[in-house]
Amino acid sequence: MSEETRLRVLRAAEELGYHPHLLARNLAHGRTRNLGLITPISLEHLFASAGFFSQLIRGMHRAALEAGYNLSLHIAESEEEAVERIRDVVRGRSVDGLLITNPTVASPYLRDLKRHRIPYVFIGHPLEEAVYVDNDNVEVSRIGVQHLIRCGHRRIVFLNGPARFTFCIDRLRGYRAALEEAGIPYREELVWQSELVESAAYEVVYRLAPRHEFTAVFAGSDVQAVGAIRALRDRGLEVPDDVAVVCVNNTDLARHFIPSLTTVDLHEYWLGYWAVKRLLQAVEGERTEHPLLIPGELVVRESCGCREQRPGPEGGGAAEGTERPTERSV
Amino acid sequence: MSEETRLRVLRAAEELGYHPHLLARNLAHGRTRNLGLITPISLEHLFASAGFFSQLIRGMHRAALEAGYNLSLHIAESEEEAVERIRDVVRGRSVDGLLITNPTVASPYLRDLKRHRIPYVFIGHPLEEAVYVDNDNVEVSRIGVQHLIRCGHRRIVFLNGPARFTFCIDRLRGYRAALEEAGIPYREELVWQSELVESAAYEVVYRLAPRHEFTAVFAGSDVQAVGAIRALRDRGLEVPDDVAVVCVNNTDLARHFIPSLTTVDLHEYWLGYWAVKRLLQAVEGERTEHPLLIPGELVVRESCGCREQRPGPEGGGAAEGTERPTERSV
DNA sequence: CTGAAAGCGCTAACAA
DNA sequence: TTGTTAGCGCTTTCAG
Repeated sequence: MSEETRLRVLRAAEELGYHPHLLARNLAHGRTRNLGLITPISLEHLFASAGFFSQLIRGMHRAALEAGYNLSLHIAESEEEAVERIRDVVRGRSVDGLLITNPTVASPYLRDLKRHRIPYVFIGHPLEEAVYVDNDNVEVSRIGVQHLIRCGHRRIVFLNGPARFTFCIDRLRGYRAALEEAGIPYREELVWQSELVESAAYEVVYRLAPRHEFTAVFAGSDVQAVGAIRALRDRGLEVPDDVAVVCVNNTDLARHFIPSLTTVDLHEYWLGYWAVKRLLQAVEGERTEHPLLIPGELVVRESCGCREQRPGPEGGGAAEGTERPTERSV
Repeated sequence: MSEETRLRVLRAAEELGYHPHLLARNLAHGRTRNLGLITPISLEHLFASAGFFSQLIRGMHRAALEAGYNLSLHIAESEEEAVERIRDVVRGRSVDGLLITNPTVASPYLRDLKRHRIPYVFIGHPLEEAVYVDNDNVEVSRIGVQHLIRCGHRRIVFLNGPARFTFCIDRLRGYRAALEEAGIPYREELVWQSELVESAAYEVVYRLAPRHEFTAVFAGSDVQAVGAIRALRDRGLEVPDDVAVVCVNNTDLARHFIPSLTTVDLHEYWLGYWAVKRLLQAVEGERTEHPLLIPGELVVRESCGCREQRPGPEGGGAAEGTERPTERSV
């Protein structure tokens, strides 16, 4: 066919206002060009931070768009509901692949998933073998703890989340690794644990703080850090003067809290982006290799005490660590 | 057809593992059972708060699910991109209706929308006439300012957002209404304006605070409140002792900041829920009347100074105003 | 290279 | 009631 006729046809189509009907095309092709996102946990608790979700979804959407796919939302408030959502969606064949966040030890949907041989990828890693993309959580806490060690701390409390989350298990490994590298003995009594809400963190720290000697706290999330800081204060310990604090999750709260929090940014955008890329690999045999583990990045602010404090917005030197480098290539 | 045969058929279908193919069904029906969400602004700035989005989307998803619809995401980082997203989606006929957030004065997609006569509803209200669901923003600021007045304040600064957002225009009306009701004269010099980020709020307040007399600030968002509080502090004014602060947006930041912030909760969940309900009205002629304006709700914490402070998590009396009443009926 | 026809899996309209 | 058939709007295959 000549180039000229091609263009003439295209122009005619344009004039007549013709546009292909995607549903019909997809039916003929036997695919939907839809990717489903399943969240088997209430969104507020999704990775312990509301902001996490919007970034994650943004990255996912970008990758999907690049490949001409749509992202459809299937929010469940529990794993049981997730089982239903997944069942509906695979039965109706309304998606070509599934993205599933927050896998747990239980992951009751895994059976259905394997039986129906629909492509899927987890965000976070389950215990059972499965395709996943995750933060490099070992690295994440290693980075945070290393920073505290460089600031001169040797007695560092780790305020971790519950061990039922696989990422908390990984984080503990990173904590130990950092200590070991610095030749600091690991002390079990300095590893504390709380649920991922402020009040729980407050209580644990308020109770345990007087019983131990320590000069720094590494907290598993921003809200836990805030709970810890409040508890320390109520025990007469100021942050960062008496105790240094570093945490995970670079959120609005971390940025704006007083003192502003030194955090490890999780780069949720890229977590979502690569999760979709990887799913697409399975869906249409894309051949490129994609990262599985997204590195974290330290953002130094006031709570670790290694930066001089100046007055101004964000309590000091707004320039650095203010902009989220969420879209930098990893 | 007898009930018995009906059941036998159903059982047979079950045994053979038959499930209807949604794509085919929808093609035959000439509809998609898909609702598209368009966000013509970067998600971080969506209504000036990251948490806003997850709640909004959760409400939307719930309403869609109840009606057997899917929610598909179309994130744009600008209005120009939104135009593209919308064009693609209506041309491919891949959604039955559209939800569009953050309409502005420009709203360049309105033309296409009207031409293609696809059902749509805005979240927030544009200037041009259009179907929308919105927060009752006049009420929202009236509630906040009223609270300050009840606390005994009469010289109340309003730190508003930019007037290019329609909600900021509404908020100003509520501010004036509250003053008027209390017989307090309106003073233009007490209405300040900043972009919806902390640094901008800081600068405005730092600059204007020494030039005026006031005992309270009503801020248009949580981050603006934080910027204001920091600026006041750098001017030697403590919150809530010297200046009381109330703001809009009941976020993690508002909850956990020190002092914790008295806010007006926007009930984003219901905003999303009713937006979808209303869209479905247009899509399939549902007949019930749905609310158009979602009321806000005051959550009293420390920053307004009318509550005694106690030590503990969240800086005092965690019980009240801690749980988000997001799913209460409106 | 072009045109006709079959089929994707369902719905709806029409005979039987 | 039941069975048959013609679409829905596209892709793909197979003759012409």
